[in-house]
Amino acid sequence: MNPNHIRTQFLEFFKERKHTIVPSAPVMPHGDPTLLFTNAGMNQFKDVFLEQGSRLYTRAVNSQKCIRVSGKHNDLDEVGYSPSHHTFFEMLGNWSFGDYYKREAIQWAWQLLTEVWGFDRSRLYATIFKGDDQVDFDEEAYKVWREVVGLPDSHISAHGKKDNFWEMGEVGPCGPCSELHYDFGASFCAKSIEPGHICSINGVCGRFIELWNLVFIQYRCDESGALHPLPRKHVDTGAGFERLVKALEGVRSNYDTSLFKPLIEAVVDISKMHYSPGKEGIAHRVVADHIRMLAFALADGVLPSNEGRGYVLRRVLRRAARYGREIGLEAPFLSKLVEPLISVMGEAYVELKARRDHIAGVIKAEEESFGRTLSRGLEIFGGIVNNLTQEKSTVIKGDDAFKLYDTYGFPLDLTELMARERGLTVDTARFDKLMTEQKQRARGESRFAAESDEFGFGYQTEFVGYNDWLKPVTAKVLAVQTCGNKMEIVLDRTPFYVEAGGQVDDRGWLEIDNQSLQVTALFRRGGAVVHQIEANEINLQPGMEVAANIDQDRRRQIQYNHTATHLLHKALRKLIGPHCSQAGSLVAPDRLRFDFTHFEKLTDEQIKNIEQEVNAAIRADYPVKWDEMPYKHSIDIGIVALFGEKYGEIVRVVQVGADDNSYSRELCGGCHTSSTGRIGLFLIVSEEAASMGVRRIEAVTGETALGWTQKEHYRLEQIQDLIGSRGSDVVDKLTKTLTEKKALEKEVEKLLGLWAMQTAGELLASAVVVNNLKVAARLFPAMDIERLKMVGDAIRSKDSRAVALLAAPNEASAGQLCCVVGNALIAEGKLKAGDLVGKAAKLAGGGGGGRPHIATAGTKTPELLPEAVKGFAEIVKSCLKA
RNA sequence: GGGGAAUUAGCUCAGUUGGGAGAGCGCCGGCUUUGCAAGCCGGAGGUCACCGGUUCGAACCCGGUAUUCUCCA
Repeated sequence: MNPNHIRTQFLEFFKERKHTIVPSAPVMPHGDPTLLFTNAGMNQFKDVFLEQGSRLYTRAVNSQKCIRVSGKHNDLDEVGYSPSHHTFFEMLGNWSFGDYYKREAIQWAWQLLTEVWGFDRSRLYATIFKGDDQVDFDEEAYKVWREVVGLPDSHISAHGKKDNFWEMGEVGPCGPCSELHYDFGASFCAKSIEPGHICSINGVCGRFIELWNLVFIQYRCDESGALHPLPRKHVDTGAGFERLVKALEGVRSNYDTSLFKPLIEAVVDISKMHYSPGKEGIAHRVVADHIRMLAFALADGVLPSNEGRGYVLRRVLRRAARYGREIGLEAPFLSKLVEPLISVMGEAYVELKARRDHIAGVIKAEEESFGRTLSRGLEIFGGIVNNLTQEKSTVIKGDDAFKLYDTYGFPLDLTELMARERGLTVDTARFDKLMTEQKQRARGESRFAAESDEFGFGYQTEFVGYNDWLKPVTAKVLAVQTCGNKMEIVLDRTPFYVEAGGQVDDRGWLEIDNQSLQVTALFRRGGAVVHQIEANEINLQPGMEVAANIDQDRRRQIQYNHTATHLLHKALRKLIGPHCSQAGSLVAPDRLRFDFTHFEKLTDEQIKNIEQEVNAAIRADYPVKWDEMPYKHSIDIGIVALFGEKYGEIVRVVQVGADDNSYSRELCGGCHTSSTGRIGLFLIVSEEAASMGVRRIEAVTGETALGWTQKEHYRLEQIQDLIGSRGSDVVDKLTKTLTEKKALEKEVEKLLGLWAMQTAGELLASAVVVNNLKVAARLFPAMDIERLKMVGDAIRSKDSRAVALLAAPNEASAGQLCCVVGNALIAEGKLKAGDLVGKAAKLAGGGGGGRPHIATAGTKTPELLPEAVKGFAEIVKSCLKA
């Protein structure tokens, strides 16, 4: 059975029952810092269950892309070994928000399974909540199973909180749940050889598998653990798609389904290694699983990085690469699996198709980077082994193994493998201890950061700043909180924009009681906006009125930059290509920054063309307007949504240009100017790589752009004046000047060389002969230490039995000395320039040292330099005696 | 958020108590050689990531910043 067909059947079944088909939220959740990845179908409806948000519909159905690799649900180590754990999976769900309840939910699930998909009724089992001291036995669900569905008692079982009670967290919505289990048959039991084993529902032998979980949300749990009935009851259901396909196709493992088979076959094809469902196939399965997670995460805009989501992505990629090595895949190979994946999933998830080049490109680059990490690790491993052979030890220290892992990312299992190949062992006990310490450190240090503020949640603030920002806005205080010398205020309406979509916060002030108070920070808490001010004994109570004003000039600049960002986005897609999609954006008053997916550096020509395109759109003076419309409608009329961005049902569309022939249309919640002409001027000031496969453009507009060109022009004039090229070509003139400078420097070097040779000759001629060697010393007029060294080198090259001290004051009020010793004298071992210069410098009140053949020293009392020169011969003599 | 590292020529990197900025590869030129990833000689190419401090003197020591790698959360 085609998985795409199964998915469609699910969605259509509930659509026929008045459910709205909701697209999957991206795997990268927005606005939920507690979550690295979307890990359950309910994530995108969380606000509804928390009574903080609402939807236009009360019935929904979706297939949600989920990733589980970290946090509470960490199955990463199971993947490949177990037939059913995945880093990426799809969760089918139907939802009731205060609409239908247990009866319909149970009935429909049963109908779909038995009537549409033809599951054998005799192999389906239901579980219900058996009740405890707080909550009663779920009589209601039992009755539906027993009387409406007609399931015999032998197929209904009651279980405790662990299996049949669902909670969002310690505090919050919760309720009993009822599950549907499927009997795969006795042959699926993995424990049949164990004496006395009986297969059971919720058992671990693999025979009975939960197919569908129906959650009935009817309580709210408060801080004390007490449950309160909810005014609106909800239904939240979840059916793991991969399992369902497995059951429908009647195969033993998720990897045998048509969701994974093409991927496994592709791995076989690339590696030329046969696949086996047993141990030998672990690597195939790991690779087939991980490529799904990688591709979907990349498609939704996650990028490899060294922290957060990006780091998880990187780790999964490396795990895949490592298992690939076990079946002989060393060169970058993962990117070759992107196309096979698209042929399985591309139909249901068009983002894979749309960003196929980006996905494959980033994967390939990351694999190459991992290759570099490994080879660096190999080098360091080699060094460690060398030391061991010298120490005649056969145990690699835990500290070394840990450093390899912790600092250089070299996996422990690889260290162990390579150690075994060389007859060595690894002190893993010590490694584990260091690892535990590292974990404790990280946990201990992060405790303080976890503090979160709940103030503001539950209130609603209307944002009126799209239109009402040129005059004070009268607003009612909904809530006030004092913390230290600051006050936090929630208003019912506000002109203040809180950072979102890259556009930064507004600044401004609140007028309270005839005082103007600067707003120092803004926070979004659910649907509320919290305004923070410096409080000085203000009497402020809920219900009072204040006037809110934003800094208009600053906002105006922000609006120019935001509209210009849209023009830039449009210009990129038009001139560079439709693959340029937004990967990040900053809209500040003084500049804008735009990240977009593109693989190579833009040429100067391309940048020039983009600037021209944007400025042409500015001069065209297009009107800018915005409208609200249902999300679906916006997609129907062809407005580009950003992948990886989550939108509500009602979206704002910002349009540049007239209705019948618009220049650009984007989904955007930000603030814009009323016509493009006001932007005035647009200039790109830099273009650089932001990360792998992503370029970053920074640009300025309006006054800032004008100031920028004026400054640049002024600087050019300064340069022209400096090099005397007003009216002629600066570049020609400068090129000529630099060439001349180079020639002159060469000439000076040559002359200095001659001078050094000549000076060296004079010094040697006037040298004192002591014990068959020549001693020379001289005080030079002020000069650079480099020149003293030149003379020293000349002496060494002329006479290998000479020793000399050269001293000179420099421009600063200091002096320096240089001592050289000829090679023959060094060979005899009696004289070292480092020692000599130290003693000589001491006479001049300084210190120094260096190598045997040449050494330097300095002093802060240059007037004593003559003493050092005078005493040098004596120093040499005393050194010879020693 | 917390640890550990790295940053030196176009590339890969060395530079050991602080005392002359180097190697290999690549590039340019010459010679040699009837071909191949050949040989010899010569040359260009550096704000030692950035900012501050200690010192007579810093690629090196100390503090800070940026970027990258890496582990933990």
